[in-house]
Amino acid sequence: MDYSKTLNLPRTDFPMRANLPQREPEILKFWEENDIYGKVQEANRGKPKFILHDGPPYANGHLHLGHTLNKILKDIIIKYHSMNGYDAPYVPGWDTHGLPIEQQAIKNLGLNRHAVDVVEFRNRCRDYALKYVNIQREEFKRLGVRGDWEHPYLTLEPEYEAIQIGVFGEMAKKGYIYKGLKPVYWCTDCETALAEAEVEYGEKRSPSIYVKFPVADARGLFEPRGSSIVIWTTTPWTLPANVAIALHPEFKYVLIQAGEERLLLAAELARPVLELLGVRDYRVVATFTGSELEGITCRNPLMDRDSVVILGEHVTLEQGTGCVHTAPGHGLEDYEVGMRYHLPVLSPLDDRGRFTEEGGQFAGLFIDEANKAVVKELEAREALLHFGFIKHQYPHCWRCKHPVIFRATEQWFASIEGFRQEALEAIKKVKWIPAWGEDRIYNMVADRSDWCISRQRTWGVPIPIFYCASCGREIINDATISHLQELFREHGSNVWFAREAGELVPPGLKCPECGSKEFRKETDIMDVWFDSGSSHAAVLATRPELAWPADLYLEGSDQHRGWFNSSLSTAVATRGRAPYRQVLTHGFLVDEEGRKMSKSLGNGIDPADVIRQKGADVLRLWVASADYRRDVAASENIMRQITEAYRKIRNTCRFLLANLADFDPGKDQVPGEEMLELDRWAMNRLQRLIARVTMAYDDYEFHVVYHTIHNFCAVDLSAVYLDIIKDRLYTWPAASRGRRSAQTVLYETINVLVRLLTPILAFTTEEIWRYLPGEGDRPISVQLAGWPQVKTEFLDDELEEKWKRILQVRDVVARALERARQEQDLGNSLNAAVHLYPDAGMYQFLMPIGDELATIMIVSRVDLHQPGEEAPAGSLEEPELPGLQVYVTAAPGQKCERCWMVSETVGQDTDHPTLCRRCATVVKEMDMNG
RNA sequence: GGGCUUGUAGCUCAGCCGGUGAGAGCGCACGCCUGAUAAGCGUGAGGUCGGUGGUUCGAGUCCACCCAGGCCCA
Repeated sequence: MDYSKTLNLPRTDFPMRANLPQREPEILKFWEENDIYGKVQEANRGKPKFILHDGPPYANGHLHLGHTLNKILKDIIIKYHSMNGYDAPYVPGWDTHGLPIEQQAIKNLGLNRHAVDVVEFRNRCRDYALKYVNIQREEFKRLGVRGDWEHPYLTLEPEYEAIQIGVFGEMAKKGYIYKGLKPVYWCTDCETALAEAEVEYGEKRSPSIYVKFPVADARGLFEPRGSSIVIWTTTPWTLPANVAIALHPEFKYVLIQAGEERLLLAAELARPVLELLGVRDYRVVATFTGSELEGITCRNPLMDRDSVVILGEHVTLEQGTGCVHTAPGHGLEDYEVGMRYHLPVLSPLDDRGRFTEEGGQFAGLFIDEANKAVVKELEAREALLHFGFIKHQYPHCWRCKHPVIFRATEQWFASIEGFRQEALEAIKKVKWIPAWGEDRIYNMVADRSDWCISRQRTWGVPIPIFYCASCGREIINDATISHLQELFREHGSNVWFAREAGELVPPGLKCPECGSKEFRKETDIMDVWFDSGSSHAAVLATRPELAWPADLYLEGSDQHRGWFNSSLSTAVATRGRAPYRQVLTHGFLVDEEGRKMSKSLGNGIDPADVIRQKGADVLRLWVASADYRRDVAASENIMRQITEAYRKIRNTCRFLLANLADFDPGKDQVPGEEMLELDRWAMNRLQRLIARVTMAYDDYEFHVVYHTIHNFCAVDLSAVYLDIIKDRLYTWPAASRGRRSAQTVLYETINVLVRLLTPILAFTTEEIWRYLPGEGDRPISVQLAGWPQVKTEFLDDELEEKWKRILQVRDVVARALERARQEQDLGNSLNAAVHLYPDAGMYQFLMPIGDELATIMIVSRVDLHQPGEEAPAGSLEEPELPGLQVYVTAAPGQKCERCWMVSETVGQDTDHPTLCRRCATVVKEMDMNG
């Protein structure tokens, strides 16, 4: 007879092979067709809100692994909260304006943007952005990210733009918006401002001159007459705009006596410079630190103007004299340092790079001409110490390839100074995770200069300011803003470009200065950081399902400078507080060596490849497995390891399902007090799992979730509990109390696991959900299931301790069995009898366990000897568990054909001569029951 | 160069306020099983806790410096 037919073997259709690349799209379709996002929102209506506000990715290109990390983390948080008591809507967004899209549109059009109609060009930009919104939307969905994908927020939407200019208007009203001068890259050939991304560095031959700035007032440190500070520059034409000389506060500077005159320059550079200048006889007459020299004034050798000595950390000793010619109108660093000293920003050039009247004697000259004229004039005034040429890297226009210049232009600024203290206070009220994020953004806000928000560009939200056509007065007020908001809502910001100023101003507008009714409009657009920085107002404050402020922002740590910062600025300026309660940051992607992912290193991982080969759930498990607060490593190897872990979890779940094939939870569940002790131990472990995992989710520590669950599956379940109860599940009568007791645990366990895993393994848990035993009164999706609660009645410290010790004994036995296998060809542990030689204490501990010991050790027999009995030679004793010696022999008797245990009772039953007594009884019962 | 930050076994992570010989899981090696089977079980080998110096009776855990990374600036 084939007794295996009398066993209750595992049975399930739940596939062992996940085949995620095929299965996931089907599940995706199920979610969409059944509007699971909508159903979850519906189900959670009225619960406390948990608002995670999505930082908008830039709508350009396909997703990379960084997007994947970010969006999956958000999805895990959203799904956890929506299962555990919150209404957690998720409205994804996109950043859709800005230069990169503009550049792509130009490229696609193959056109000069100045040659196309502005509105037409902007439409092309919009089309391009929307194309990538759609592409990325599908890619995000494929990751299993749940959200309101049909109604995302886009920074190009009319409603968004209308609110954004409202934010701008609000800030203007408070006096935070002002117009100032700032140097920008400028191409004199194209007559346009260039963004940083539009300049290319290439070699250029430039004049190299050393120039004396005669000291006017040495603040008593030395005799000014006959003394000069020596500067070096490669752009002579910027000297007319010089207003300062920058020294490094900590460098040593020397005053050199050379003949009649004295020259001041950095000590370390004195020798090479003087050699170059051909000065042979000299001596150092005084030494100063840079900071001692602050405030000394020189004369600009070309213009009737002082040049003051200032300090700057940007000064280096790599080239020049350590005394840096500073023209805030012609250099970014000069500008920054100039701001600190409130220096004037001079830039006496027109759009074509020709000196204006402000340029005095150089008026009318182009830059190259001015270079020569300046050198000549310096020579004439005996201020030129040396003249030569050098080749160096210099920025060039990406389109026309001409060298570009820095030119101060009129720009719009948001005054950070105006609300800096408020912003700093607001930062302190936010919970930053990790905590160091607070220092990071605090220092940035404390140090940052005013925010230049204007761009000389086309694809963006216009700066909504009018100018009086006759007196030039700037006009922005509640009336103009609300009128424009209406127009923007109706037509989008294109209206600004499509219409003349007169058609954009509110009816009856008059210049408050001169009463004129003729206007011009501003042509600059806003920095895209102002777009996304307004999202709290445009999205959180407008959508009924959301709330202001958000509970959480979650982005990479680069956004301390970016979105967290711009959002903070607009929110503090308009509402006096941060738009978020908590800010969580993740690190960046690196390879196994910790190096950043880059094309040149060739160490990148494409999420599309992982999805195609292994499935999105593997990607999701990878995200969960990493401590994302630091940099996150990804590699083929790591993905392979994650796949292994996935398989372990999947197979464990499969085994649970397979042993519940005949279990009806409505009828077969066994109450806790009637369970076997081992089963109560398993329930106890399960409750601890719930507690630990839930706490980890609350703390956003998903790697703890991952490790805890994986360990639970691998150790508590697979290696211990499930292995031990197989005999009971397979060989005991199907409906026996003992078997039902175990099945109750399995049922509880799979129900807990599937829920605990849902935020992470979105697809797999949905699949498991369909295989769960019981009637179909379940929600259609596991995402609608509630979070498992700890059943405190199963928490049992005593049991926990007791079994910890039992399992230690089990470990020692396993080692003894292993040794026996090696030495005696033992084979299956069921062939063994284990002899335990305990001391008195251990005997007291083990004795009550009785026959269960053999079950626990998965051997056919355990003989517990009396304390004091001497263990045979060769017994195993482990130092970690004193008081116990273990000896292994072959189990006496015959192998039962049914349960494979070796027993002396095999053969006693005449009807079933190949069975042990226990199995014979079971089989007879089955016969009786038909 | 500046602000912030990371560095524990091949991989992912634990190691609380400094205190017996540094842990887990996976992977790997070897073995068992063939009634979770493209599964399951067991045993074992792997770490100068980035480096150096210091504080301390005692440091992976505190301090200094250095090295190698990362983000943001310059």
